Amino acid sequence: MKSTINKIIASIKLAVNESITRSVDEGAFTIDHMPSIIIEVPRDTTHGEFSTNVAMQITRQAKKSPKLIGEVIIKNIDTNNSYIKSVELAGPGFINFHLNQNWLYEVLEDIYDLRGSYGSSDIGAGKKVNVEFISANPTGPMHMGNARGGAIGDGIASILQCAGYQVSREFYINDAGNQIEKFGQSLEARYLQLLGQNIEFPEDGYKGEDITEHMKNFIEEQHKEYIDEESDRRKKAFIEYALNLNLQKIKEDLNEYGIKYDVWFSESVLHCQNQVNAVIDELKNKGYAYEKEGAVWFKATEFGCEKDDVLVRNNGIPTYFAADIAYHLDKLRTREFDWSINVWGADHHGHVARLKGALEALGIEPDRLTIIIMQLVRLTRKGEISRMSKRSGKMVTLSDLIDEVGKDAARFFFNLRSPDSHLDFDLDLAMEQSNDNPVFYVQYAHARICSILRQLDVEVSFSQVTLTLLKEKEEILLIRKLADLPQEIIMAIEKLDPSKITKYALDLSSDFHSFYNACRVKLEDEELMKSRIILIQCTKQVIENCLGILGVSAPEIM
RNA sequence: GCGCCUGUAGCUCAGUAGGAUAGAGCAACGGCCUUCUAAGCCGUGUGCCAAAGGUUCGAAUCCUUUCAGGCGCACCA
Repeated sequence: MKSTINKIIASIKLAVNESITRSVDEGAFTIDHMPSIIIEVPRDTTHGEFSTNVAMQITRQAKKSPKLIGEVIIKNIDTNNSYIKSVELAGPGFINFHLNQNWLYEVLEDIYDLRGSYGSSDIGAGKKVNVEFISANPTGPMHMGNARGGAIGDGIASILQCAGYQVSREFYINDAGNQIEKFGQSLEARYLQLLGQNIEFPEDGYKGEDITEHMKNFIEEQHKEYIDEESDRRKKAFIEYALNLNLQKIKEDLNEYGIKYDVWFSESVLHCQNQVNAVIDELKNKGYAYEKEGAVWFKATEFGCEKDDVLVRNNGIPTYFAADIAYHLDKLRTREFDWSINVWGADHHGHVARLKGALEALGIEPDRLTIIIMQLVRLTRKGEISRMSKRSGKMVTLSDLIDEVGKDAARFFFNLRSPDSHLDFDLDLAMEQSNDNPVFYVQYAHARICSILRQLDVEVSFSQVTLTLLKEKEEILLIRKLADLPQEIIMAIEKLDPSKITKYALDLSSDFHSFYNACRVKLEDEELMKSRIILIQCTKQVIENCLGILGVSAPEIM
């Protein structure tokens, strides 16, 4: 799966490394240690295809000027049997490499051979990774924050798969605890109100329409037989009824959204199987938990937190925190995932340190857990900020969004920016002018290619083309961009940021559209035409690979 | 008050683990369809990189302080 660009970068690195060694041996300069040689792509193409700043990096330890060091490195570099055409010293001490263009044509061969796996690598070495995302409360429909988390989480999972990780996508169902109790109270109040009783609605209950809707349907289906039932049993029945429906709806919506989970993990199972109590006991036994004022506390301060946290309330009910520790222990110890990645909204970031602390207390290396903190989505409508809260009732749901702008636009849009950036989602723009969405720009490139291929309808095999005919500026730029994908994916993994892929897809599409306007594929000259067919087939493949990662479809006709 | 995230063109954002002249999209203006999809292409300009110090060959990027916005700091999740 080693791609041409990676091979070239590695070979340049090696050549530079050997040259430095040789220079030191002949006494041109001295170094304490070999620096890590970084090969980068200069922004300005007149600076060559690749460059390195290594001469500047070692000025300090060598105590010679960057220019002098650079000259020696260039003198001693062995460029035989490589793609390197020439090497030059430029600017403050950059060493620039100009390559024979032949390597670009090999890139096309890579894509042609590797197809869907072009861009993949094996750096993940089969490590087991659990990616948990969305995990929306099943007390109501999913909101825009869940939508963003879904796009980011699924994207991260896909990138990791490309890099050879063994990925499991997981949804944690919070079907236990306080908010479920609130959910039950809210349902009960609406039920009784619907049946004419003058009941006060819980102050911090769920005020959404969906709660009333559930109870309306429930009354129609089950009549009014719960009116005289004891409250606890009644709430239990309501919760079971509504939770199932909500969960079903969540699954349907996510299916529409193009997200497939491997595991739906239920919080209540942790309680039933006594895992929550077990983890609390373990913390107690290890001396990291203590009792105070009738509650059980975790000594989070011993792990760098500002204060300790409650594991068991003084009413004997464990907190969400305790369950979360048990859950992550289940992932990392019981189920033996090498790495656990969670995507959380910024409103949960305060929870990160203490969870990692708890894992450390239990003897789990905290670095095995990575939390991606995603900044919140802010909705604007006609310039006004509309708050989104499940309890306030009025909100835009994921399924509204899919209905209005479509899954492709939504998923692309949410991965247009890095998780770190605050996202203003302009509803008017998204819902009224969805044609402005950049996703169409990429899809259109794909559809255009499909259209050309459909009309030409020529079978071309690699052996019958002369790729060196592809030498127009736009052709070279396009191939150069195609060559970048493997590096882009590695970058996306290092940052755990799928938006890198989105941006790459936009850049690639732009290079394709430029090519399209400058060069025709359908030509009298059959040789050139066949070469260009290969070029656009490769472009089509790479667009598909990118859109596949993002969970966006690649239509053949638009 | 403390912690995390953010501050780059009129707007929305990139800026590749410190590099060469700071980039895109939108918006504005001008061009390009008798030939493969004009949801496209080509061209025109815009910056006290929030502010001030510091680190070094070199800073939008790293450190310190200040300012502004978002989010946290529950026996809620």
